[in-house]
Amino acid sequence: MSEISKAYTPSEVENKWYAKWVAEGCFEGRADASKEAYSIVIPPPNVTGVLTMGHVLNNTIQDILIRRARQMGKSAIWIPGTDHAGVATQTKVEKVLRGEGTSARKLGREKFIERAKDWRDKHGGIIIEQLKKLGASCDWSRLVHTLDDDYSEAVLTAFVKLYKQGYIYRGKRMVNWCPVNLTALSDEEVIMKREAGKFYKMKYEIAEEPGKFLEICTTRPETIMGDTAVAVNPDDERYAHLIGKHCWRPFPRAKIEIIGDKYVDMSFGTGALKITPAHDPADFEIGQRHNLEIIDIMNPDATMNELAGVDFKGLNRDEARKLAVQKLKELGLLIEIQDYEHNVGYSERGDVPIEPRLSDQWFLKYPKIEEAKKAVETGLIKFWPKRWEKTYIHWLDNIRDWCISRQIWWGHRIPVWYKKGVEKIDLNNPEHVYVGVNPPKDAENWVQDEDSLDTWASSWLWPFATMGWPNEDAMDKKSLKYFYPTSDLVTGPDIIFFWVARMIMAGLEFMDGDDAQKIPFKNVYFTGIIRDMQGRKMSKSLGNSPDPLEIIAKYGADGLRFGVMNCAPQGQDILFSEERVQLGRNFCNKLWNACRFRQMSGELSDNSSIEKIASRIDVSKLDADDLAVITSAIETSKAIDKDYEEYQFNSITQRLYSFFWTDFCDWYLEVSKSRLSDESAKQTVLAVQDLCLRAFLLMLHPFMPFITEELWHSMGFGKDGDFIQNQNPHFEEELSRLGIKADAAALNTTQNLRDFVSKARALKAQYKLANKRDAKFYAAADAENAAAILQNAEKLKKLCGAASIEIKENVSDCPATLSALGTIYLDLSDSIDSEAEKKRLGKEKEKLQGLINGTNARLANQAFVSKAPAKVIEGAKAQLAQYQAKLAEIEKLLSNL
RNA sequence: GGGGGUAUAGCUCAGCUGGUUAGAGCGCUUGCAUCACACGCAAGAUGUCGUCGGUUCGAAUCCGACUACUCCCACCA
Repeated sequence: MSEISKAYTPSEVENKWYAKWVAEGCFEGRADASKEAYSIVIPPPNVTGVLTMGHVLNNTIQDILIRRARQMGKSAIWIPGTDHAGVATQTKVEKVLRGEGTSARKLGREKFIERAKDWRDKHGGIIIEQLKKLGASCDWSRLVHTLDDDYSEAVLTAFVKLYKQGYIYRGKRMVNWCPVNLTALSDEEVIMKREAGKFYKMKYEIAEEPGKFLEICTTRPETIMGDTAVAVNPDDERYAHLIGKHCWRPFPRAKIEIIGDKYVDMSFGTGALKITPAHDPADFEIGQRHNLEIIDIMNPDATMNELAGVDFKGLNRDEARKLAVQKLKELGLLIEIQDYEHNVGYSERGDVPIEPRLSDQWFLKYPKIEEAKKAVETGLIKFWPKRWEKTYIHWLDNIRDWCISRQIWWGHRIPVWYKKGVEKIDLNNPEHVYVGVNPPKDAENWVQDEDSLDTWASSWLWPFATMGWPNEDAMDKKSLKYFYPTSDLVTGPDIIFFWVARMIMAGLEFMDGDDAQKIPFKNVYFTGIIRDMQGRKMSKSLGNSPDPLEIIAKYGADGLRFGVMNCAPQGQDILFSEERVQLGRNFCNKLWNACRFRQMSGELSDNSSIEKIASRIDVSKLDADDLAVITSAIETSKAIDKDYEEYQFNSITQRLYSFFWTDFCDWYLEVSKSRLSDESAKQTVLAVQDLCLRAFLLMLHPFMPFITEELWHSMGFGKDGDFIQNQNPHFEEELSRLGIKADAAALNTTQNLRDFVSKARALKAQYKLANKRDAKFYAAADAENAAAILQNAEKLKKLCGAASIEIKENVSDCPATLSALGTIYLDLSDSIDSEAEKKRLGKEKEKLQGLINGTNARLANQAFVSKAPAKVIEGAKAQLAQYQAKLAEIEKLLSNL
């Protein structure tokens, strides 16, 4: 056992224990049939990312759950890993290459991937080290990366299986195209932004009726060059006669048909819609219905191509829009421009408006949609908070095929090969197409598809691909049967579609057994989003995103963890500031000093078990305060059990805080001070302190793993070579067996003593005597209360700063106050300020009178008396009697003045 | 357009299934270097519980409407 320094310095302690935990294999999960399995897979962070406050919240919760599971005797594993973050990483590496005056294209695919791997290996893995700083107790021996060979095998296997079953197909479709990253995106990767734009009203001349015009509205005049029709609603009396006729597209000047289509909303705009099948999803569909020509006027980077005409060629979308408007003006075709707010889809990564684009892509028709809905609806998978179920179901109800191909190189290359030399590839002809996890045997005769898979099309397999799937040996070695399905998933609701829903479908599709065995997890805890104190999302550009590592350096990981958890109610966004962490840091310090105080109060004896500690207790020496603090610890333990079941983490921190700070330190340790000088009680008191500290360290451990481990050992609770993480946090049963039980009466007595002390101190403060250590008090109390006062006289005197507390009736000329143990009088040698005293007591009297009136009114209310439960009525009556007694006392005091 | 969420002390939030005087942390006021802790101790001040209705003997709590902020989903050009 070591000397404890005055202020807690986290960094040494944290580094020391983390290294030890890892060295001793504390975090390694092993299949153990005699134990209940508990498993979590980490939401894999971007391999080249750095730790954000979001990660801190997320991973602290996971660490709390996994540590608690270990304490509860489960065989627990937390599987860590990272994902390759296709588009994000590709973009970063390309930027580096540009700096070197080269490009991905110039390097070619092979060399580019080499460079990307180098870059990943150099900059990757930082976040893993940062998670360790936070205390994350992942099984690092099982670190997984989505581009690992065996993980890649899982990804390709899934692709092949789905392809063979017809879930995956290739097709030319309208997709979301990112003109910056030059790749297709899924619908989920498009962020809709409200944007102030313009609504342009223009007119096209009707070819068959020269001089007559059709008015059309658009937000995108730069697509005029791709128009191949104008549509009106066939029921629209204004325009029905025009259907089948033509109008003049102004540039490049051409005759285009006026068609009728029910899609057109007669009440919107002018009721006439220009149709650009190549650049708008709705227009594309209309085009399909009417066999319209498709004119793609843009290059992949969304600049105009030659089909847009010589004036436009090479212009970007903004420039093209300006030019188009100018041309309309010159031609006298522009009627007006209105301000218009509308939604524009942005590329998540590129942060530019996406361009609807027709291209050949791979799509996945989701498997097991109905089963995925059912799993959540029937409670096989539980969402916390429950309300996210609605969002989940709604998405599944409206699900559309997933565009899984990306035109980038960093990722899993699509495992499809096309026969060389075939002029027109028929996707249904096995002579033309090969799909397999491994390349075809005569690879030289085939050419592999250039695209790679969406990163989410690899991470949706995470819960089982991290456990060896699809390789039987690996699955055995990694104990998939034992650890799958995982127990809890902790993630942000922002990836409920990207990840959570898809994992559920993947589990149901690829795993064996009944649905309860196939689902990837049993509970999903959705965290809130961490924001700054103004409620803004944390972002690099705002500079409002604190660096968790700096915070850890300043306050310690335990402080950060506690601070974050303390302000993270279930499912609510979190407004974070450093002050939160100060609370946690201060709490560490308080705990540290309480243990220090314990060590200074007396030699530590054998603390190695509850039984050993309890054996030092002389039951006859236990007083109300001892029993009360033990009772409070037991109640706290029971309450947090329930909180864990409901994932109420902030409630747990609040209970722990209030038990330790208020009940244990502010009261029990203070009370102990006077009893420690009583040799006959000393050993008992110290043993009770040890019991409480032991229980508290155990309860706190999942939230503050480092300091609790340190103190667990320095207080002698643990032996060398064992760890607090394996100690059961429950102590009430064993205590009960040893004859120490929760005691409600003791709790009540202590409440009264606390009230007495607080009131006595207030009385002193009123007379500016807060520092007087030898005040004289009198107490007027009934027999029972008088006995309590006398019994606890020593500690009351110490805590009140009193030389004496005498039981005395009918005291006059003394300022007085009411307490739970009767009236307290402060003996003033100086004459008292009777005016001030009258005023003070008068105020109190008024308050009491108000309460009495209120209670009287209630009791006089026939409806109340006849309808309220008897218990409530009795309570009100007892309350009234108390108020009245107090009032009488006050009146007596007033008349004595 | 559809669906969530939030509104309680100066600030950030607890307050679950309705029942004594609505709580915590920070901040504020006053006092304190008392031998665990000033990252501390003690005593205090501060609330039309968003607005309006309803249910009830009784509402911060349940129901409805409204207002404000906020998030998600949705191809009206």
